[in-house]
Amino acid sequence: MSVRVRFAPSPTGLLHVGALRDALFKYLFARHCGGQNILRIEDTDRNRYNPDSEREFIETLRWVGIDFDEGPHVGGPCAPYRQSERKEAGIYEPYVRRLLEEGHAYKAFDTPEELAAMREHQMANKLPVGYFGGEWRDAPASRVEAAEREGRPCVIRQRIPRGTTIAIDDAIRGRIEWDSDQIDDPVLIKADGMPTYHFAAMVDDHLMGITHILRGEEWISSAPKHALLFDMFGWERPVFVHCPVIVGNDGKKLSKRHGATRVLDYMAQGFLPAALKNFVALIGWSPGDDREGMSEEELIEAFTLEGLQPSPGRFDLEKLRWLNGWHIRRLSIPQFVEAFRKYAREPYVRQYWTEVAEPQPESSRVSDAVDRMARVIEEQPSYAERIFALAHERTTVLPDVTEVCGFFTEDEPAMDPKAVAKWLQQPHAAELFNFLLENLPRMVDEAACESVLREFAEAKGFEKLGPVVHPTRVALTGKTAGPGLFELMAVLGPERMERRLRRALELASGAS
RNA sequence: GGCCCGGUCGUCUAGUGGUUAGGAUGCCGCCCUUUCAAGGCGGAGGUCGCGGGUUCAAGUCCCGUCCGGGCUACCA
Repeated sequence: MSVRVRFAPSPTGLLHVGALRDALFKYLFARHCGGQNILRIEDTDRNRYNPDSEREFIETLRWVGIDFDEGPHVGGPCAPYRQSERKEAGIYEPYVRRLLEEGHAYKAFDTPEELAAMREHQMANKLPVGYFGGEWRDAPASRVEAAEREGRPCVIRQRIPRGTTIAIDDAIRGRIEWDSDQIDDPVLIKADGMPTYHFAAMVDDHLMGITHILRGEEWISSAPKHALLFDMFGWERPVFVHCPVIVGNDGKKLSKRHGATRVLDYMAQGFLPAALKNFVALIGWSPGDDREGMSEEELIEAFTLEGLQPSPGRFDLEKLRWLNGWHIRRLSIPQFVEAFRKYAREPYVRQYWTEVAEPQPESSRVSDAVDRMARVIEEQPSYAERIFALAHERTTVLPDVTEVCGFFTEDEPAMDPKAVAKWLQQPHAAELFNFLLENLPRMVDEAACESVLREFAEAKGFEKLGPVVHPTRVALTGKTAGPGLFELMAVLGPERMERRLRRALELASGAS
C-alpha cells in the first residue's frame, strides 16, 4: 500500500516555521516512500478563519519547494480538500448518524454557561476538568427528544467508553496508554453544525486513505480520542507519528514573541529554500550519521521515521545562517546570480525591509541596494557574473551581496569615515592615487593591477603591500573589508577606477 | 490540580550494555593572506537532569525524584 500523508493546516494566519517543519517532514516522508503528499484545509473554525491564509500557505510552500499531489489548488480523487466544502457536500453526515445510531455519540444540550459552571466546580474541587458525562451522556431518550422539540441548540459528543485502557502505538514513542476514565467526551459536531477537528480530520484521513498521521506532539493528548474513532467505525488505524516541536529560546512553543517566525520573513532576509529545508529538517530528525549540509535529494533519500527524535529542539538562527552560506557556496556562479535575481523579484522583499524589519536609519537601504544589483544583473550580465564570483564566499544571506559588493553598482560608493581617516590620510595616499591614475591604461587585468601596485610599493621602499593596498581599497570601495583587491580592480576596470580615484584624491591628505 | 510527553557540551545532534561520550554550530587561537571571508588545523566547553538499583560493565535496562513542555475549548 502506498504511503499517503497530509498537511492539514487551519487557515487562521501566517505560515510559521513550526508549520513548515510539519509540512516538510510529511513531504520528505512521502517522497522517500514514493507516496502521496496531500494538502487539506481545515477551515471548520469560522471564528478564526482568515481568508488570506490559504494563499499564504500555498505560496510559501511553493517558494520553499514543498509540493502536493492532491489539494484544493491542484484537485485530486478525494476532492474537495477544504473541510468547509466537504461539510457543505454532506460528507460527514452519514458518519455522524452512524455514530449516533450505534451509541458511540450522543447529543448534549448544555449551554455555555452550564459548561463554564461545571468547569469551575471541577477546578474548585480539584477534579479532572472536562465533560465526563454531564447532563446528557446518559439522559433518557424522552428528555433528548423534548430538548430537540424545543429547538435547543446542541452539540454531538463522542461517547468515550469508561473503565478501560486506550492505547496507541506511536512510531516515535512506542506504546502510550490512557485510563479511559481520564478522557472526556469531545465535541464532534458543534452547535453550528460544523465538525470539530477531532471528527472531521479523522473521517477525512480515513476517506483520503491517509496511512500515517504525522503531526506535532501537542496532539498526543487527543490521540486516544482519535484512535477510538477509527475503532468505532471499524476502520484500520493509521500509524500515529507525534513529532517533536520546534521551540523558542525559552523552551516554549514558537510564537511571534520569538522574533521572525513567518517563513516568508526568512525568504525576505535572503535565506535559500534549500538551506531552510535542510536546517528545519535537522531539528528533531537526523540522518543517523554525521551529515549536516544536505541537498533536497539527500534529505529525501535519508528521511525515515527511525531518524525522528522524541525531544523538542530549539531554533538556532546562527546555525541556519551557517547552513545558508554552505548552500550558497555550493551553487555555481550562474545559479548564485539566478538565486539573487529571483530574490530581488519577490515583491515581499521590499515590503519586509521597509515595513517589517526593525526600523533602520535608512529603512529602504537594503531593498534599494538589492534593486540596484538586480538592475546590473539585467543590464550587464557579464559584469554581474564577475561581481557575484567575488561575493560568493562572502555571502551568508542573499542581501550580503550588496553589503560586500554593492560598491560595484554605485558610481560614488559611500565612504566609511573611519577608513578614510585611517588610510586616505596616509602621507603617500595622494601620490599613490596619482600614480595609479597615470597607469590606468595598463591596468586591464588582475596581474597588471598587481604589478602596478607592486611597482609603487617598491619605488616607495615598502616591505609589504599593505600600505598601498589599503588606501587603494578604500579609494575604490569606500571600505576596509571586501574581495581581493586585484580581483576587484580587474572587475571594476580602468574607467570606473578613474572616477573613484579622482574622488579619493580630493579626500586624501597631501593633495596639492 | 489531573493526564501525557520529554531531559547527551550554550545550541542541533550521534550513540540501542563495553567508545578516552563522536560530529556540527557558536566562541577562542594558529595557518593561508593585501583586508574580510572561505578553507585547513587546534583549543576550551559534557560529573549524559539528579538519586538509587540490576550487571563484571549503564548515557544506554528498572524504580524513584526533579526540572521543562503539551493537553485539560462548541481552536486546531
